[in-house]
Amino acid sequence: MRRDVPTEEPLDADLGWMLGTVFREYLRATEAAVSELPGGPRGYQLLAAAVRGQARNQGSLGARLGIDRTVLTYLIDDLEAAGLVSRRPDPADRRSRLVDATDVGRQALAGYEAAVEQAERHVLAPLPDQDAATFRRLLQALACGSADRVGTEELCRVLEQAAQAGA
Amino acid sequence: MRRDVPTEEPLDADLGWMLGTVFREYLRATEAAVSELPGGPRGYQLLAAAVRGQARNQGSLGARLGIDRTVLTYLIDDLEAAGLVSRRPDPADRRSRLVDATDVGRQALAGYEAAVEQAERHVLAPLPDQDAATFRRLLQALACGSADRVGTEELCRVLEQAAQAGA
DNA sequence: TATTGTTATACTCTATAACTATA
DNA sequence: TATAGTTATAGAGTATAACAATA
Repeated sequence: MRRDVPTEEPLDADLGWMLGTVFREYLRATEAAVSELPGGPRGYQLLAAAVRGQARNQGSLGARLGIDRTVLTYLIDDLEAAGLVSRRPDPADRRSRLVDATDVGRQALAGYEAAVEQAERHVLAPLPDQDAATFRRLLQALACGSADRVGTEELCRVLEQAAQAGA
Repeated sequence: MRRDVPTEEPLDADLGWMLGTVFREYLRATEAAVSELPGGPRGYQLLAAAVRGQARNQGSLGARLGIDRTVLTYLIDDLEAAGLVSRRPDPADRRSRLVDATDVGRQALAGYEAAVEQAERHVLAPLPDQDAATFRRLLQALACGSADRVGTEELCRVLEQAAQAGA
Protein backbone atom coordinates (compact mmCIF):
# COMPACT_ATOMS: atom_id res chain seq x y z
CA MET A 1 0.00 0.00 0.00
CA ARG A 2 2.94 2.34 -0.43
CA ARG A 3 1.89 5.37 -2.36
CA ASP A 4 5.00 7.49 -2.29
CA VAL A 5 6.92 5.87 -5.13
CA PRO A 6 4.68 5.24 -8.14
CA THR A 7 6.90 2.91 -10.13
CA GLU A 8 4.30 1.06 -12.18
CA GLU A 9 2.31 4.11 -13.18
CA PRO A 10 4.62 7.03 -13.88
CA LEU A 11 3.44 10.55 -13.25
CA ASP A 12 1.74 11.09 -16.53
CA ALA A 13 0.74 7.78 -18.02
CA ASP A 14 -2.88 8.99 -17.94
CA LEU A 15 -4.22 7.24 -21.01
CA GLY A 16 -7.01 9.75 -21.49
CA TRP A 17 -4.68 12.71 -21.47
CA MET A 18 -2.26 11.03 -23.85
CA LEU A 19 -4.96 9.97 -26.31
CA GLY A 20 -6.64 13.36 -26.19
CA THR A 21 -3.40 15.22 -26.69
CA VAL A 22 -2.30 13.16 -29.68
CA PHE A 23 -5.77 13.22 -31.22
CA ARG A 24 -5.96 17.00 -30.90
CA GLU A 25 -2.56 17.28 -32.51
CA TYR A 26 -3.76 15.12 -35.39
CA LEU A 27 -6.83 17.32 -35.88
CA ARG A 28 -4.69 20.45 -35.73
CA ALA A 29 -2.30 19.01 -38.32
CA THR A 30 -4.97 17.86 -40.77
CA GLU A 31 -7.47 20.71 -40.44
CA ALA A 32 -5.47 23.01 -42.66
CA ALA A 33 -4.93 20.25 -45.24
CA VAL A 34 -8.62 19.40 -45.63
CA SER A 35 -10.23 22.73 -44.77
CA GLU A 36 -11.70 23.02 -48.27
CA LEU A 37 -13.57 19.76 -47.84
CA PRO A 38 -17.11 19.97 -46.39
CA GLY A 39 -16.90 18.78 -42.78
CA GLY A 40 -13.13 19.11 -42.52
CA PRO A 41 -11.26 16.06 -41.16
CA ARG A 42 -14.57 14.30 -40.63
CA GLY A 43 -15.60 14.87 -44.23
CA TYR A 44 -12.23 13.52 -45.30
CA GLN A 45 -12.70 10.33 -43.33
CA LEU A 46 -16.19 9.88 -44.69
CA LEU A 47 -14.97 10.39 -48.24
CA ALA A 48 -12.08 7.99 -47.64
CA ALA A 49 -14.46 5.36 -46.31
CA ALA A 50 -16.64 5.79 -49.37
CA VAL A 51 -13.76 5.59 -51.84
CA ARG A 52 -12.27 2.53 -50.17
CA GLY A 53 -15.64 0.81 -50.11
CA GLN A 54 -15.69 0.70 -46.34
CA ALA A 55 -19.04 2.39 -46.46
CA ARG A 56 -22.21 0.53 -47.04
CA ASN A 57 -25.30 2.24 -45.69
CA GLN A 58 -25.38 5.35 -43.53
CA GLY A 59 -25.91 3.45 -40.32
CA SER A 60 -22.67 1.54 -40.61
CA LEU A 61 -20.89 4.71 -41.68
CA GLY A 62 -22.10 6.46 -38.56
CA ALA A 63 -21.01 3.57 -36.36
CA ARG A 64 -17.60 3.50 -37.98
CA LEU A 65 -16.97 7.24 -37.66
CA GLY A 66 -18.77 7.76 -34.36
CA ILE A 67 -21.28 10.16 -35.88
CA ASP A 68 -24.93 10.33 -34.93
CA ARG A 69 -27.24 9.47 -37.82
CA THR A 70 -29.00 12.84 -37.62
CA VAL A 71 -25.66 14.61 -38.00
CA LEU A 72 -24.57 12.25 -40.72
CA THR A 73 -27.48 13.23 -42.91
CA TYR A 74 -26.28 16.83 -43.12
CA LEU A 75 -22.65 15.85 -43.60
CA ILE A 76 -23.51 13.58 -46.51
CA ASP A 77 -25.83 16.25 -47.87
CA ASP A 78 -22.86 18.62 -48.06
CA LEU A 79 -20.53 16.07 -49.64
CA GLU A 80 -23.22 15.15 -52.14
CA ALA A 81 -23.85 18.81 -52.96
CA ALA A 82 -20.12 19.12 -53.65
CA GLY A 83 -20.39 16.20 -56.04
CA LEU A 84 -18.02 13.99 -54.05
CA VAL A 85 -20.41 11.18 -53.12
CA SER A 86 -23.82 9.97 -54.22
CA ARG A 87 -26.67 8.15 -52.50
CA ARG A 88 -28.77 5.37 -53.93
CA PRO A 89 -31.30 3.01 -52.38
CA ASP A 90 -29.93 -0.41 -51.46
CA PRO A 91 -31.62 -2.87 -53.88
CA ALA A 92 -31.64 -5.49 -51.13
CA ASP A 93 -33.30 -3.22 -48.56
CA ARG A 94 -34.76 -0.06 -49.94
CA ARG A 95 -34.98 1.62 -46.56
CA SER A 96 -31.20 1.72 -46.59
CA ARG A 97 -29.07 4.00 -48.76
CA LEU A 98 -25.70 3.09 -50.15
CA VAL A 99 -23.12 5.86 -50.25
CA ASP A 100 -20.78 5.75 -53.24
CA ALA A 101 -17.85 7.98 -54.06
CA THR A 102 -18.07 9.73 -57.42
CA ASP A 103 -15.15 10.01 -59.82
CA VAL A 104 -14.77 13.59 -58.66
CA GLY A 105 -14.69 12.31 -55.08
CA ARG A 106 -11.98 9.80 -55.92
CA GLN A 107 -9.83 12.42 -57.56
CA ALA A 108 -10.39 14.83 -54.67
CA LEU A 109 -9.35 12.19 -52.14
CA ALA A 110 -6.24 11.39 -54.13
CA GLY A 111 -5.38 15.07 -54.06
CA TYR A 112 -5.74 15.32 -50.32
CA GLU A 113 -4.03 12.05 -49.44
CA ALA A 114 -0.49 13.36 -49.75
CA ALA A 115 -1.20 16.28 -47.45
CA VAL A 116 -2.90 14.06 -44.89
CA GLU A 117 -0.03 11.59 -44.97
CA GLN A 118 2.35 14.42 -44.30
CA ALA A 119 0.19 15.48 -41.34
CA GLU A 120 0.30 11.91 -40.05
CA ARG A 121 4.07 11.88 -40.30
CA HIS A 122 4.11 15.14 -38.40
CA VAL A 123 2.12 13.57 -35.57
CA LEU A 124 4.39 10.52 -35.49
CA ALA A 125 7.57 12.55 -35.87
CA PRO A 126 8.63 12.19 -32.19
CA LEU A 127 9.12 8.44 -32.79
CA PRO A 128 11.89 6.77 -34.80
CA ASP A 129 10.55 5.02 -37.90
CA GLN A 130 10.48 1.55 -36.45
CA ASP A 131 8.67 2.69 -33.30
CA ALA A 132 6.20 4.62 -35.43
CA ALA A 133 5.41 1.44 -37.37
CA THR A 134 4.97 -0.47 -34.12
CA PHE A 135 2.68 2.25 -32.79
CA ARG A 136 0.50 2.09 -35.89
CA ARG A 137 0.26 -1.68 -35.62
CA LEU A 138 -0.74 -1.64 -31.95
CA LEU A 139 -3.14 1.26 -32.44
CA GLN A 140 -4.77 -0.61 -35.25
CA ALA A 141 -5.32 -3.64 -33.06
CA LEU A 142 -6.90 -1.40 -30.42
CA ALA A 143 -9.10 0.44 -32.92
CA CYS A 144 -10.34 -2.82 -34.39
CA GLY A 145 -10.89 -4.21 -30.92
CA SER A 146 -12.88 -1.14 -30.00
CA ALA A 147 -14.83 -1.15 -33.21
CA ASP A 148 -15.76 -4.75 -32.48
CA ARG A 149 -17.71 -3.60 -29.45
CA VAL A 150 -19.71 -1.11 -31.45
CA GLY A 151 -20.52 -3.43 -34.30
CA THR A 152 -18.01 -2.84 -37.09
CA GLU A 153 -16.54 -6.30 -36.89
CA GLU A 154 -16.52 -7.20 -40.56
CA LEU A 155 -14.45 -4.19 -41.56
CA CYS A 156 -11.59 -5.16 -39.36
CA ARG A 157 -11.63 -8.77 -40.40
CA VAL A 158 -11.25 -7.66 -43.99
CA LEU A 159 -8.36 -5.48 -43.04
CA GLU A 160 -6.58 -8.18 -41.08
CA GLN A 161 -6.50 -10.26 -44.22
CA ALA A 162 -5.27 -7.31 -46.24
CA ALA A 163 -2.48 -6.67 -43.74
CA GLN A 164 -1.37 -10.29 -43.92
CA ALA A 165 -1.36 -10.18 -47.68
CA GLY A 166 0.55 -6.91 -47.65
CA ALA A 167 3.18 -8.05 -45.15
CA MET B 1 3.66 4.98 -59.40
CA ARG B 2 1.85 1.68 -59.00
CA ARG B 3 -1.38 2.25 -57.12
CA ASP B 4 -3.05 -1.13 -57.31
CA VAL B 5 -1.19 -2.92 -54.53
CA PRO B 6 -0.95 -0.78 -51.41
CA THR B 7 1.56 -2.81 -49.45
CA GLU B 8 3.05 -0.11 -47.25
CA GLU B 9 -0.27 1.40 -46.23
CA PRO B 10 -2.83 -1.32 -45.52
CA LEU B 11 -6.49 -0.63 -46.11
CA ASP B 12 -7.28 0.88 -42.77
CA ALA B 13 -4.13 2.35 -41.30
CA ASP B 14 -5.84 5.75 -41.36
CA LEU B 15 -4.27 7.31 -38.30
CA GLY B 16 -7.16 9.70 -37.77
CA TRP B 17 -9.75 6.97 -37.78
CA MET B 18 -7.71 4.80 -35.43
CA LEU B 19 -7.03 7.61 -32.98
CA GLY B 20 -10.63 8.79 -33.04
CA THR B 21 -12.00 5.30 -32.56
CA VAL B 22 -9.76 4.50 -29.60
CA PHE B 23 -10.33 7.91 -28.03
CA ARG B 24 -14.10 7.56 -28.32
CA GLU B 25 -13.88 4.13 -26.74
CA TYR B 26 -11.89 5.62 -23.88
CA LEU B 27 -14.50 8.32 -23.34
CA ARG B 28 -17.28 5.75 -23.48
CA ALA B 29 -15.51 3.58 -20.93
CA THR B 30 -14.75 6.38 -18.47
CA GLU B 31 -17.93 8.42 -18.75
CA ALA B 32 -19.90 6.10 -16.52
CA ALA B 33 -17.08 5.96 -13.97
CA VAL B 34 -16.78 9.74 -13.58
CA SER B 35 -20.31 10.84 -14.40
CA GLU B 36 -20.80 12.24 -10.89
CA LEU B 37 -17.85 14.55 -11.35
CA PRO B 38 -18.59 18.03 -12.76
CA GLY B 39 -17.39 18.03 -16.36
CA GLY B 40 -17.20 14.25 -16.66
CA PRO B 41 -13.90 12.86 -18.04
CA ARG B 42 -12.64 16.38 -18.56
CA GLY B 43 -13.33 17.32 -14.95
CA TYR B 44 -11.50 14.16 -13.91
CA GLN B 45 -8.42 15.10 -15.89
CA LEU B 46 -8.47 18.61 -14.50
CA LEU B 47 -8.78 17.31 -10.95
CA ALA B 48 -5.99 14.81 -11.59
CA ALA B 49 -3.74 17.56 -12.93
CA ALA B 50 -4.46 19.65 -9.83
CA VAL B 51 -3.84 16.80 -7.39
CA ARG B 52 -0.59 15.78 -9.10
CA GLY B 53 0.60 19.36 -9.14
CA GLN B 54 0.70 19.43 -12.93
CA ALA B 55 -1.50 22.49 -12.75
CA ARG B 56 -0.13 25.90 -12.14
CA ASN B 57 -2.26 28.71 -13.47
CA GLN B 58 -5.34 28.35 -15.62
CA GLY B 59 -3.56 29.18 -18.81
CA SER B 60 -1.19 26.25 -18.56
CA LEU B 61 -4.08 24.03 -17.51
CA GLY B 62 -5.99 24.99 -20.62
CA ALA B 63 -2.97 24.34 -22.83
CA ARG B 64 -2.42 20.97 -21.23
CA LEU B 65 -6.01 19.81 -21.54
CA GLY B 66 -6.81 21.51 -24.82
CA ILE B 67 -9.54 23.65 -23.30
CA ASP B 68 -10.22 27.26 -24.24
CA ARG B 69 -9.73 29.65 -21.34
CA THR B 70 -13.32 30.86 -21.53
CA VAL B 71 -14.57 27.30 -21.15
CA LEU B 72 -12.06 26.56 -18.44
CA THR B 73 -13.47 29.29 -16.23
CA TYR B 74 -16.84 27.56 -16.00
CA LEU B 75 -15.33 24.11 -15.53
CA ILE B 76 -13.19 25.29 -12.63
CA ASP B 77 -16.17 27.18 -11.24
CA ASP B 78 -18.08 23.90 -11.04
CA LEU B 79 -15.20 21.96 -9.50
CA GLU B 80 -14.66 24.75 -6.98
CA ALA B 81 -18.37 24.84 -6.13
CA ALA B 82 -18.15 21.09 -5.46
CA GLY B 83 -15.25 21.77 -3.07
CA LEU B 84 -12.75 19.76 -5.11
CA VAL B 85 -10.32 22.55 -6.05
CA SER B 86 -9.62 26.10 -4.94
CA ARG B 87 -8.26 29.18 -6.65
CA ARG B 88 -5.82 31.66 -5.22
CA PRO B 89 -3.87 34.53 -6.77
CA ASP B 90 -0.29 33.70 -7.71
CA PRO B 91 1.88 35.73 -5.30
CA ALA B 92 4.46 36.16 -8.04
CA ASP B 93 1.94 37.49 -10.58
CA ARG B 94 -1.38 38.47 -9.17
CA ARG B 95 -3.09 38.44 -12.55
CA SER B 96 -2.63 34.67 -12.57
CA ARG B 97 -4.55 32.21 -10.40
CA LEU B 98 -3.12 29.01 -9.02
CA VAL B 99 -5.48 26.03 -8.92
CA ASP B 100 -5.01 23.71 -5.94
CA ALA B 101 -6.78 20.49 -5.13
CA THR B 102 -8.51 20.42 -1.76
CA ASP B 103 -8.35 17.47 0.63
CA VAL B 104 -11.84 16.58 -0.53
CA GLY B 105 -10.58 16.71 -4.10
CA ARG B 106 -7.68 14.39 -3.31
CA GLN B 107 -9.98 11.88 -1.67
CA ALA B 108 -12.45 12.11 -4.55
CA LEU B 109 -9.70 11.47 -7.09
CA ALA B 110 -8.44 8.48 -5.12
CA GLY B 111 -11.96 7.11 -5.17
CA TYR B 112 -12.27 7.45 -8.93
CA GLU B 113 -8.80 6.25 -9.82
CA ALA B 114 -9.56 2.56 -9.53
CA ALA B 115 -12.58 2.85 -11.81
CA VAL B 116 -10.65 4.86 -14.37
CA GLU B 117 -7.78 2.39 -14.32
CA GLN B 118 -10.24 -0.38 -15.00
CA ALA B 119 -11.62 1.62 -17.92
CA GLU B 120 -8.07 2.05 -19.25
CA ARG B 121 -7.49 -1.67 -19.02
CA HIS B 122 -10.74 -2.18 -20.90
CA VAL B 123 -9.48 0.03 -23.73
CA LEU B 124 -6.14 -1.77 -23.83
CA ALA B 125 -7.70 -5.21 -23.49
CA PRO B 126 -7.22 -6.18 -27.16
CA LEU B 127 -3.43 -6.13 -26.60
CA PRO B 128 -1.36 -8.63 -24.62
CA ASP B 129 0.22 -7.07 -21.52
CA GLN B 130 3.63 -6.48 -23.02
CA ASP B 131 2.21 -4.84 -26.14
CA ALA B 132 -0.03 -2.68 -23.96
CA ALA B 133 3.01 -1.45 -22.05
CA THR B 134 4.80 -0.73 -25.31
CA PHE B 135 1.78 1.15 -26.60
CA ARG B 136 1.63 3.31 -23.49
CA ARG B 137 5.32 4.10 -23.79
CA LEU B 138 5.11 5.10 -27.44
CA LEU B 139 1.89 7.04 -26.91
CA GLN B 140 3.52 8.91 -24.08
CA ALA B 141 6.43 9.92 -26.29
CA LEU B 142 3.95 11.16 -28.90
CA ALA B 143 1.84 13.05 -26.38
CA CYS B 144 4.89 14.74 -24.91
CA GLY B 145 6.16 15.52 -28.38
CA SER B 146 2.81 17.03 -29.28
CA ALA B 147 2.58 18.95 -26.03
CA ASP B 148 6.01 20.39 -26.76
CA ARG B 149 4.58 22.15 -29.79
CA VAL B 150 1.82 23.79 -27.75
CA GLY B 151 4.06 24.90 -24.93
CA THR B 152 3.83 22.35 -22.14
CA GLU B 153 7.46 21.35 -22.37
CA GLU B 154 8.39 21.42 -18.70
CA LEU B 155 5.72 18.91 -17.72
CA CYS B 156 7.09 16.26 -19.97
CA ARG B 157 10.66 16.84 -18.97
CA VAL B 158 9.66 16.24 -15.36
CA LEU B 159 7.91 13.07 -16.33
CA GLU B 160 10.80 11.75 -18.36
CA GLN B 161 12.94 11.94 -15.27
CA ALA B 162 10.25 10.24 -13.21
CA ALA B 163 10.00 7.43 -15.76
CA GLN B 164 13.76 6.88 -15.67
CA ALA B 165 13.72 6.80 -11.89
CA GLY B 166 10.78 4.39 -11.95
CA ALA B 167 12.27 2.01 -14.50
C1' DT C 1 -43.83 -3.74 -34.89
C1' DA C 2 -39.00 -2.57 -35.94
C1' DT C 3 -35.59 -0.19 -38.74
C1' DT C 4 -33.42 3.38 -42.04
C1' DG C 5 -33.15 7.79 -42.97
C1' DT C 6 -34.98 12.68 -42.78
C1' DT C 7 -36.53 16.91 -40.64
C1' DA C 8 -37.43 20.24 -37.00
C1' DT C 9 -36.40 21.60 -32.64
C1' DA C 10 -33.94 22.14 -28.43
C1' DC C 11 -29.88 21.71 -26.10
C1' DT C 12 -24.91 21.71 -25.14
C1' DC C 13 -20.68 22.97 -26.07
C1' DT C 14 -17.35 26.25 -27.87
C1' DA C 15 -15.49 30.52 -29.44
C1' DT C 16 -15.64 35.73 -30.16
C1' DA C 17 -15.63 40.08 -28.13
C1' DA C 18 -15.65 43.27 -24.46
C1' DC C 19 -14.35 44.12 -19.77
C1' DT C 20 -11.41 44.12 -15.19
C1' DA C 21 -7.18 43.65 -12.88
C1' DT C 22 -2.69 43.39 -12.90
C1' DA C 23 2.08 43.76 -15.17
C1' DT D 1 0.82 48.11 -24.19
C1' DA D 2 0.30 43.27 -23.12
C1' DT D 3 -1.44 39.35 -20.40
C1' DA D 4 -4.62 36.36 -17.06
C1' DG D 5 -8.97 35.73 -16.13
C1' DT D 6 -14.04 36.69 -16.29
C1' DT D 7 -18.48 37.56 -18.40
C1' DA D 8 -22.00 37.97 -22.04
C1' DT D 9 -23.33 36.73 -26.32
C1' DA D 10 -23.40 34.47 -30.56
C1' DG D 11 -22.27 30.49 -33.14
C1' DA D 12 -21.30 25.70 -34.14
C1' DG D 13 -22.07 21.29 -33.10
C1' DT D 14 -24.99 17.60 -31.19
C1' DA D 15 -28.89 15.12 -29.64
C1' DT D 16 -34.05 14.37 -28.94
C1' DA D 17 -38.38 13.64 -30.89
C1' DA D 18 -41.66 13.16 -34.52
C1' DC D 19 -42.21 11.69 -39.15
C1' DA D 20 -42.13 8.90 -43.79
C1' DA D 21 -40.85 4.84 -46.16
C1' DT D 22 -39.83 0.15 -46.04
C1' DA D 23 -39.21 -4.42 -43.92
